[in-house]
Amino acid sequence: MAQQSCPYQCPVEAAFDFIGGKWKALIIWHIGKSSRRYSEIKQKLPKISPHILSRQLKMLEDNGLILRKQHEGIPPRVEYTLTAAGLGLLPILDLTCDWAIAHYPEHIPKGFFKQPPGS
Amino acid sequence: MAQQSCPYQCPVEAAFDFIGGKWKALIIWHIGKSSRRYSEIKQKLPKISPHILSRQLKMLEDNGLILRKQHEGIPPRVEYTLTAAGLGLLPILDLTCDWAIAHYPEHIPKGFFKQPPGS
DNA sequence: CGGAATCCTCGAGGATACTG
DNA sequence: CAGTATCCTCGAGGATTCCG
Repeated sequence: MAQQSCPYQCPVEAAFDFIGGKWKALIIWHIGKSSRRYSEIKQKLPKISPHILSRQLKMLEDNGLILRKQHEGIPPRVEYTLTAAGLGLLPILDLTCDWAIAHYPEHIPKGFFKQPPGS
Repeated sequence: MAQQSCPYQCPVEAAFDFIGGKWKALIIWHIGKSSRRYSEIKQKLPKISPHILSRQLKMLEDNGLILRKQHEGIPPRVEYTLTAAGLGLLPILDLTCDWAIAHYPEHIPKGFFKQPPGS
């Protein structure tokens, strides 16, 4: 058998390896409980480049956080939804959102209103 | 007045800027509700280099997540504790830990037992 | 003991152009 | 529409040495 490849000392370390980085948590958050197309996610994250979004989605898929469903036809149509693991993250991201609002109000964009996760 | 420098579209983005990266969440987690010396944290994180630990602690202090208390004397003695913001993160990290254990049991080190946060 | 100073690696993230 | 293909930047993280 190959190595278990468990370089983590602590579950928190593993978790941040899966959802850390600049975009992954945001993508999970924006998919929420719904189904999102590539271009919908792109619109919500205007600053991400297509290449990076594509790569992040691939990583999330490989790590079992999202599902990619491709509908054949012209034009192409791809839908992303969260897996059970991804859905399990939503309450945590929700709390994280509350935490940031509570402790760093000056870093919250003006006029930001929190929508229930998975709107 | 200088720019507000609020480059975040969403509180989750801000939060991950503060606690993202390879070490910050782990450091918060290991300080917990107690007071930890530099060398205690270093022992819990054997793979971090002194320089990096120092820099991460500085960032956490600058972002208002931890407090640094220096006791003068020889030998030097520095204690780190969490601020209110840092403490507010503990329940979230606790849930994150549970989440990883639930969904990625194969990435959890054998024999890992979760201690109540802030042990 | 708890760092600081210096230098370096490496890969996440990005810009741009192109395509089935 | 939903990506690939190339090439590039830049800074987090690291190794090593030195210090009050």
